[in-house]
Amino acid sequence: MSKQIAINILKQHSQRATFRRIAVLEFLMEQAKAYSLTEMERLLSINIDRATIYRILQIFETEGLVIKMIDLNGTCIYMFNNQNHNDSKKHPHLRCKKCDKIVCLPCLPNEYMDKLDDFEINQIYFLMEGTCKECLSN
Amino acid sequence: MSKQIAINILKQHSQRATFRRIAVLEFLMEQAKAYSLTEMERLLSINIDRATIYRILQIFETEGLVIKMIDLNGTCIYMFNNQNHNDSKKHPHLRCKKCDKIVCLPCLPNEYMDKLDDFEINQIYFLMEGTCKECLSN
DNA sequence: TTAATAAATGCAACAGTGTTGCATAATTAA
DNA sequence: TTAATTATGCAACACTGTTGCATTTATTAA
Repeated sequence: MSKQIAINILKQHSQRATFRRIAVLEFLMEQAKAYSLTEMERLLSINIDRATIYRILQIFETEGLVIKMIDLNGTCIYMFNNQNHNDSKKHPHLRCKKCDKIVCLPCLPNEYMDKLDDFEINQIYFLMEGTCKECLSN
Repeated sequence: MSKQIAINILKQHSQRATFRRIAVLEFLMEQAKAYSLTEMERLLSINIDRATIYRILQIFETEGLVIKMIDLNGTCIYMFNNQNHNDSKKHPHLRCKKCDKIVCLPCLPNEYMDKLDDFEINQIYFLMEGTCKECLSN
């Protein structure tokens, strides 16, 4: 049961397992998609305020539970950071504009890393948006 | 004289060379940096409204004179698209958070392009933010 | 050069997202 | 169960993007 998994994750991170935090975490764990505050407020089946989602996601981001990205409209979107997702090595993402699905791309080759050494990088952000195969065929 | 160059560019693109358009284009041509609407409103030495800059940049983007990106705050930033800048082949950019300087990175390797074929990409957006060598040494 | 036409601009207003303070509700610890 | 702590909802605000409309500016025709 994914609800119990969500509770355990919160406990492991020394965070209170409240009704709303469980709901948000469970929602994001369900699929490899990224959502904005507004989308979550609409899609979550519980009553929850935008400010609450905002603060919950801030905590989740600090704890490394979610990855925050910015879509091409400039809106913040959040994705669950599961074990398969290689967060330690930064990499680009593809996002389907229709179904919100996120696909990870390989890490960057060395010719990039050399250039990056010139910078003191504090944030790397790569996002491509398009339409995925499944959505194209529908 | 860069003002005359700006006028010529506007004429080549069949756009009216108004006082404000010349100023905006000249400003962006001066350096390889990217600015937001608000920054331009502040930094331009002329009186100009945010809405006007907004509409001017819309035209410039359509004409391929500027490249629009989104910084890590979700704010749109605009950079002059000069001849050296290989716009036909999409590539990532590095931006210095202190001096706003933009550095182009190489085009993406084939292993990326293969994955991209699965998507019908309508927008590619890569941006990294950090601090450049010069700013680090100051 | 001037008048008529077309387009650009400023102002004001609004929408959407991010963000915060504060009173209240929920959770935890004693 | 009660006291202390924390989470939440509500309201408000800041900032950016965006648009309508009246006015100014630039272009075209005479």
